[in-house]
Amino acid sequence: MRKDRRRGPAQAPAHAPAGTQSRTSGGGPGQALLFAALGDETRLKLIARLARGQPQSIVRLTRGSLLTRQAITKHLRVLKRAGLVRCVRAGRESRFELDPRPFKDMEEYLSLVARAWDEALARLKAFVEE
Amino acid sequence: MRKDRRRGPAQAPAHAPAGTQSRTSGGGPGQALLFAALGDETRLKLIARLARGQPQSIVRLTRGSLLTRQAITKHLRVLKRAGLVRCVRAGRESRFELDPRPFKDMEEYLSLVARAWDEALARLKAFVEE
DNA sequence: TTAATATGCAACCTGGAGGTTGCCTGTCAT
DNA sequence: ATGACAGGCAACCTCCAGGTTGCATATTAA
Repeated sequence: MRKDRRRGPAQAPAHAPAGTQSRTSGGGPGQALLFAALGDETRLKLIARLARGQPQSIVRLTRGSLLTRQAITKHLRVLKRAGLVRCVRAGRESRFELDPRPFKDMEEYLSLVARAWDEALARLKAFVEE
Repeated sequence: MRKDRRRGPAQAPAHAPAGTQSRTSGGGPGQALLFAALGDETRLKLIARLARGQPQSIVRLTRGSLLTRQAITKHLRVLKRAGLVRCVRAGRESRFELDPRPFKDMEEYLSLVARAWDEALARLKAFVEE
């Protein structure tokens, strides 16, 4: 019978009312992809490993991982599609290296959320006290 | 035939060699859960909405969302299990409010990764130049 | 007391994420 | 030229994240 569901004004905004979406840096839809890419243990370990500096080949990254080379490959692909990682072929092997920029974006995003919260809290407090 | 797979020293560390794991704040395994919780558009929107301050009830959060109340409920549950959100019952409705702490944790984690990268880069550069 | 509201719970469906295996193609070293 | 090594592709499998519907249960307002 579909009792629940939306009941607000017509639908969702759907046309982005200019300024509502608090997009960090053109991010918005992309942010979820970024966070999702980090939402996996294996991928986090890969990131940690790549953060140590030297660009690493796939087999290298596979070593000590319990998983198959192909599994690691897929994870790397996810990281690449999210832009967290770059890849350059060198002869027969393709080396992956980390791209620090999206990390700063995420940092900024998180900071914005936290700040919004703090401000809202302060606003509320002020409103109550006076 | 299983040609690939691990070949490194026995297995993965498996006993945490004390100091290798760069855990931000006891995080390590939990971090993935946190990021995963933010790795979904719907959840990000919920977070954005909750960051505006007032604790909101489920139906309230459902309004204007295209999705069903139960869907939203599940998302909220995910956010709660990740610790990004708290919930308190008030009469017949249960209000959700954001918990800023894990956000700062993630921020710190990201900052660590970025810093590690920068340092590694600097180290490499110094090594090359001199 | 009764109807409307706000949730909770459970069963069910579906697509895609995470893994694996097998096979094929470039590259490097002999 | 011929293996060994590093990767890419594709088919396939399993499981669970997202969603839905239906029904049951508190709480509130009349």
